[in-house]
Amino acid sequence: MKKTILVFSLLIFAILLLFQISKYAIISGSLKIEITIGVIAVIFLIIGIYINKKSLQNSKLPSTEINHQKISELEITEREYEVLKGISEGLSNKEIGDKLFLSESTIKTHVSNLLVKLNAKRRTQALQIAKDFQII
Amino acid sequence: MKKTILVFSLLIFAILLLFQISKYAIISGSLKIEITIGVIAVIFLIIGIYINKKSLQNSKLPSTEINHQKISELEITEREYEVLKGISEGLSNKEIGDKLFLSESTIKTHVSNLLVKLNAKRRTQALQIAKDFQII
DNA sequence: TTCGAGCTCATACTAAAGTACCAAAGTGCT
DNA sequence: AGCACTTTGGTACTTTAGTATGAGCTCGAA
Repeated sequence: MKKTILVFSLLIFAILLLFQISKYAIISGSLKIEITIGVIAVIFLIIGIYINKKSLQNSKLPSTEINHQKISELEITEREYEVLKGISEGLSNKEIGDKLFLSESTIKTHVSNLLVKLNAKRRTQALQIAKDFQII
Repeated sequence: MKKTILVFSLLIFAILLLFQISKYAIISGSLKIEITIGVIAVIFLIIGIYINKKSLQNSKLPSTEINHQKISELEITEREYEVLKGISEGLSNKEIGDKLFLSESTIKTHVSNLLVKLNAKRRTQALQIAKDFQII
């Protein structure tokens, strides 16, 4: 907060200085009005963009992209990934099996392999880790 | 894209018009230089903020805010919410108990109540629902 | 064709998770 | 004090999750 006040104080000072310089430069005829206005316009355009960027920086977006490279890095196969998505939807093994037309046994196998690859003890932990890796 | 070109064309036209008006107004002495520059500055500050906001709007952030109102709406108590956070961290009931200095039985009670309140059958489904409600 | 990887499924088991009760203690309100 | 609600914890039970192991199948690379 102290920093913000300091920055704004300096900004206002700089603007006032700019006004005075441009005013006397125009009166003495050494500077065209068009150029002065153009410079002012560009400066404030940049200030506007800067202020807005700063204010939006706090609510930083967590990059919703899926990290496909990480998936192959972890050697997670196609089927395993399907199962992982099922888990993230809150489905039981049985339900995932029904969805993918597989037996519950097969899902259990895939889940077990997933847990090893994600270094997790439970499916909920697998979800948390997968989110960290931006896999889901 | 066509819209962008149109908007920028109109913008440039408006700016040129502004320059001419201000130029002749100053020469005819009916307008002070300070005021002109001030107006230009404010206009471009707003334009800068506007441009930046538009450019960041595409990568819209999914509002990472927690919906506290929804939590009380669902009548989720303080303790239950603590347990929910534990679940979202991928912890087992035992681990949540250790963390909150409670017995596993107590955690089970809280989890059961949570599942009813969130209308979920499993803890993973509870997570998915809680995420939908922006509770976690 | 032999090999490895991936996918499928099964059995048998252990470990968690979840349900349905009950009950005591604390808290806040009237 | 009495009431409603939360929090805590227990027992007994069912269901789901997860492990270990084995086995058959397909497909592409060596």
